[in-house]
Amino acid sequence: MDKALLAVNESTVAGLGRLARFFGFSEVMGRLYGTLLLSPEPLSLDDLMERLKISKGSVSMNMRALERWGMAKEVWVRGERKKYYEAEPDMWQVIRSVLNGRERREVQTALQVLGDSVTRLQKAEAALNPEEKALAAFYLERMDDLQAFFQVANLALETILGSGESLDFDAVTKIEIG
Amino acid sequence: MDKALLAVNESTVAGLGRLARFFGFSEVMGRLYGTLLLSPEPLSLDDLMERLKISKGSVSMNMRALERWGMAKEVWVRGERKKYYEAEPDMWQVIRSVLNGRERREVQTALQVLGDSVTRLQKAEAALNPEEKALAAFYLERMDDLQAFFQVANLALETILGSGESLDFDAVTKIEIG
DNA sequence: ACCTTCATTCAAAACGTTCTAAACGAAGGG
DNA sequence: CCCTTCGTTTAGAACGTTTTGAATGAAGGT
Repeated sequence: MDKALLAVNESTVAGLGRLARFFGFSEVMGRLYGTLLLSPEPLSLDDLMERLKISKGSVSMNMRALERWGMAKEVWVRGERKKYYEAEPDMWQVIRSVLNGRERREVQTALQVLGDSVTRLQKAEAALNPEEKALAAFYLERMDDLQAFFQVANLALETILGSGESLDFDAVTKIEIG
Repeated sequence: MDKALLAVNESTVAGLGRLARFFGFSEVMGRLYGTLLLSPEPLSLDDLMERLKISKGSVSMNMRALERWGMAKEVWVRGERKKYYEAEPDMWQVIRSVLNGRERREVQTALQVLGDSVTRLQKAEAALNPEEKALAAFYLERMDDLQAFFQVANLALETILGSGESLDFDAVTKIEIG
């Protein structure tokens, strides 16, 4: 195959591997995704194993993970009985899927814990000596700050998750803060 | 000390440790940050070592990391010759600092690599056979998608980084996408 | 019904990361 | 000028994570 095509393929796969790490996934997941993204045809486990030079077991497990995160899906190829995969090409779809499955939960539980802490402090206040009261007040300030932070995060998440199919460039140039 | 205060402290420290992991930092960094955030007074390395039950070496290294990320700063306590630290309490300041130091670079290089790939493909196109030409065209589509994605990411980053001192809750309720 | 072809699972190994404890270095006080 | 008190650095240990290779399981074709 042409040298330029190979070079582009390699750097893209490497870059997506890097990006995957960055998002807390394994690098292999990113490389698998990249390989699929740059293939006009769906690829089998054996194809992927050969291209990335990794074991079949690893391909199998990482592809299942990619599937769970909505980054790739199985695809039926007529006449073949192997499993074939293709990448979800819509990046925003991928982002939404990941945010929905991870960040969302994370923010919700954080807000829950913070709310509980505030309640706890307020209930305990009466029984505290002056020094402790001062500390409790200080804690409450910090809890408020943290709550404000997570509420913003929550709002941003909801906004992205609630956005329709195409969150393309033109649409997002209209983001306003303040 | 009061039970409620201890419980709140513990769950907050644990939660921030969790959050730190989530953002790709070590859990200890998050716990150190949380401990400082919930202390009205600056704390010394020995204080932190004792409270978190970790070695002094670990405290030292992790505190330097926190400093580099702008999450904590050294503070002089008159009469003492120990080093004292306090947490940066403005969460948005912390976020900006981290985004500026990591995500920014990441997005820039990604855009750089993608641009190079596009150029490379365009230059090579003439020398390709029909089959390769089709693949090159396919690659160019994918590169465009990826570029669009990273350009949005870049814009979002610039918006956050460019926002003034206080990016508080009221201000951000005005985020609009689309 | 058997044989072949795949995919999945799992235990062991390889790997990277992070902690600790000890050695080292710096700095101030007596 | 030594002694004490801190902080940093580093080599080794402990830990968790990921990969592999082999065993297992499932499913189609003959």
